[in-house]
Amino acid sequence: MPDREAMTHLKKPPENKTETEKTIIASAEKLFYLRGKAGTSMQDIADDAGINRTLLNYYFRTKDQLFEAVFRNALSSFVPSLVEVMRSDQSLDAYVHQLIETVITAMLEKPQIPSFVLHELSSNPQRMPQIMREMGVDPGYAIEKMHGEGVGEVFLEPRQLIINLLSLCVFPFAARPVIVEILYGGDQEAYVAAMEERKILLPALVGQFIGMSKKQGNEQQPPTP
Amino acid sequence: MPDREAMTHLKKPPENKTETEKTIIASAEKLFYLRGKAGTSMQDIADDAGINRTLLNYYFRTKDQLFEAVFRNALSSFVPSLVEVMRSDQSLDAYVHQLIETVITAMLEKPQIPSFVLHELSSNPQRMPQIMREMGVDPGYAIEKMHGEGVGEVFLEPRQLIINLLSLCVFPFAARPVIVEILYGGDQEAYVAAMEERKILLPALVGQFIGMSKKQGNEQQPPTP
DNA sequence: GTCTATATCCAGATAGAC
DNA sequence: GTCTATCTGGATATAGAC
Repeated sequence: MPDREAMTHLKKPPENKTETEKTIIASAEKLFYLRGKAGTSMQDIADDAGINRTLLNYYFRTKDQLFEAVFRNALSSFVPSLVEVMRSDQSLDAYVHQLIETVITAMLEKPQIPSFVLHELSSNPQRMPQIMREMGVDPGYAIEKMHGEGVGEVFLEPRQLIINLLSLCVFPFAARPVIVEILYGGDQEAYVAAMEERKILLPALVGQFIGMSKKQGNEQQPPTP
Repeated sequence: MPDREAMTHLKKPPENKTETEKTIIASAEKLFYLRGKAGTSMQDIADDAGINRTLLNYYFRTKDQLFEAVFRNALSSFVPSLVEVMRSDQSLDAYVHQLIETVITAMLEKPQIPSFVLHELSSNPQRMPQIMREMGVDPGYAIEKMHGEGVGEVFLEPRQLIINLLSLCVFPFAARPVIVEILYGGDQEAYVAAMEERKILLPALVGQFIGMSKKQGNEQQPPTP
């Protein structure tokens, strides 16, 4: 039984994965995303991957460790790019624009991630702080950047602005099955097209309610009276 | 073994529930909301309710039926009021305003419902159409009402408008643990206050990006100067 | 209605042969 | 690395006594 404990770290040193290992991860992702950790058995995953169940234990020792690998992987598929956007010192307009683009693009590739992550974090909120620290998320920076941006005549508190941004970007994916069914009559393609459209739609909306970045001293562009 | 099959219907004829039954439902809700159906065992529920495990089977026969009761109950705690708002023939402004108020108020009472419902529906999307029909949800009506509302220079497609509305109202609750932790440093009260604030914040925002109801020709009502 | 006892099954995990 | 066989625990569910 080889020593695989070294893989528990976040940094993936070389890409040491065997084919079997990748097959397992792929099936595990698919099923965990869909039914959650508790709703998926090791047998389910093995069957889906077409391999023997004990191989999962051979490669990942326990279900917990396999899940952890998938979960971390899910987060790292979009958190790092988010962090990068947050750290860049562009104007608020550019920032918002790029954040929307980044998030929607990431979600379109793996649309099941939002509801998966939200569910697993809701059942396990105490894990959040540590994970965020590991991923290098620093909300303070984004909050500072947005401090006191105007919204029409009112002023939008920075955290409310962030909540709005994330809501508009992420929720349509978290609620994908509902939206596809109710609003698009089950037409997946129409749904995807609508999400694509939001990449250009949202910056316009958000731009409107942050009052077109007064702070940056751009040309005043009032929300069309 | 008494005949309890009659309770499987949606209409709750009289309130026939015994005390034990209500205790069970309360614990089941708490745990299902938190950890989902697959993540909760009958034993967990019995322990939380402080009663014998076999009583759950006596009252609800199977875990599936107990879950179904909780799930339907969760939906009916906010869907009917939503349907009512949707069916009323008020102006678009009033409609939006009331929808926001209704949804946020409902969510504040049971903040775990969004992530619970989203997760259970994501694992079981094929159940959606039937449920929606049973609940009397008719998206066509809302879409029609919003047809082609202007958004500044652009025009906002009705479904996009609905998506935005729901995103802004529901997502902050679906992502509650994340938001509480990251944006409010774990301070639950601050979070709740922020959600309350959104009841008056959102109508202003949304009002702005639907161009203040051109169609209804109401008196212009700027968002509190 | 509520309990004890029990039946059945499946999950996760490991040992050991190949 | 991959398989078979096996252990252990926990889960749902029911029978039957009180």
